[in-house]
Amino acid sequence: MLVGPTGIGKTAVAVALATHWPLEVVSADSRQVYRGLDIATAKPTAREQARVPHHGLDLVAPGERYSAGRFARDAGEAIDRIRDRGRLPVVVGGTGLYVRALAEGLFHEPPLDAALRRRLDAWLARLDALELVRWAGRLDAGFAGGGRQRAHRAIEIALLSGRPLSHWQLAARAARSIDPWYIVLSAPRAVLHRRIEIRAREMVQRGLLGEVAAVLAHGARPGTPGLDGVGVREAVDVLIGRRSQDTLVEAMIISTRQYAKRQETWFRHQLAGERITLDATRGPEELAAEIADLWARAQT
RNA sequence: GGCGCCGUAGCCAAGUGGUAAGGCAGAGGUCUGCAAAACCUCCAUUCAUCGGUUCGAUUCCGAUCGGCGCCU
Repeated sequence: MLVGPTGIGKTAVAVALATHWPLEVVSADSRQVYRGLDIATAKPTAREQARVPHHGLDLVAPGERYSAGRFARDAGEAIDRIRDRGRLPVVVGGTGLYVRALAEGLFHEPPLDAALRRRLDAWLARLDALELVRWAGRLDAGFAGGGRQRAHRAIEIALLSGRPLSHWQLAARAARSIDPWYIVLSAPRAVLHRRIEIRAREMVQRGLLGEVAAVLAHGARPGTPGLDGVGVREAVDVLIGRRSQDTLVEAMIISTRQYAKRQETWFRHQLAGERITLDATRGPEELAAEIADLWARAQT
C-alpha cells in the first residue's frame, strides 16, 4: 500500500513502479471515485492509466454517496482479480479510513431497517450538535466525540443495531483481512506546500471551474460528497457567486495544506502493520527503484 | 511646518486604571460506512518606543518614531 498526503506524488511513483513489476493500481481515494471530476481530484491521466491499469476510479456520479464499506468490498474484489491474473496489486491513495477499512476490515454492519433509519435521520436532523453529542455519549459509553456527523452515526448504530458502535469496533479487531506492507511517502512541509501551490494553479489553468460547472449542470447539488472536496468546494463557491474568482487559488491552497496535514497525522499514527517512510523530495523513478529494491530483499 | 486620527500575535480585530476577547493563518492531535468529511487541543509574561502620574498603565499625560487624513 502506497500512501501519503495529497500532492506528494503517489501516482507518479506508482507508474514508475510499474516498470519494475507487472502491477495494477487499486485507488484508495474517496474523491476519485466520482465521475466527471478529473482535474479537481488529480486523477491519474489517460496516459498514466494506459501504462498501468487502475481500479476504483469513476465508480459513481458526484451526487451519489460512496462509503468506506463499499470501498473495502470493491477494493477487496479488485485485489482478488489482480492476483488471479498473476499480477501485483498496489493500493495507492490518501484516504486513511479507506485504507484501514480495506486492511483491517470494518465491523459487519447488521442490516438496518431502512424505513426506521429514515425516520431516525429526520428526527436527528432537528437536534443541534450539542444535543446530538450528548445523546451519543449516553447511548455509547465509548463514544469518542467528533461533532455532529460522528454523533449521528453513533446514535444510528446504537439504536438500530441494538449495540453501541464501540462494541462493534472491538468485535471487528479480531478479523483482519490482509497484512499490508505500507510505503508512506513524506516530505518536509515547505516542499509539500510548494507542490500544493503549483498544483492548485495548474488545476485552475487546466479548467477546474469548467469541469465543476459541468458537474453542477448535470444536477449534482453543492455539498454532496462529490462536490465537497478540497478545491471543489471552493470552485463551487465561485460558480454560485459566494466567492470571487481572484480568491480561488489562495483558498484552494490553504484548504489543501490543511488536508495534507490531517493525512500526515493519520499516516503517522493510525497505520497498523509494517511501515516504511520514504522522503518524497526525490523523483518518482528514484523512489520506485528504492521500493523495488526493498521489496526484492523482503522476499528473500 | 501646523492640526487631527491611528499604531494590540504572521494577518484582521475587540478591549478596560486591576493584570490582554474573537476570527484567520500556523502547529499538534482524534478517527470503524459522508473521511478531501467531522471534530479536539495549543498558539501575545505583553499592547510602536522612551519617560512621567499611580499601590497598579495596554488604558491617563508628555516626548519620539511610523502610518493615514486635512490645512498651510
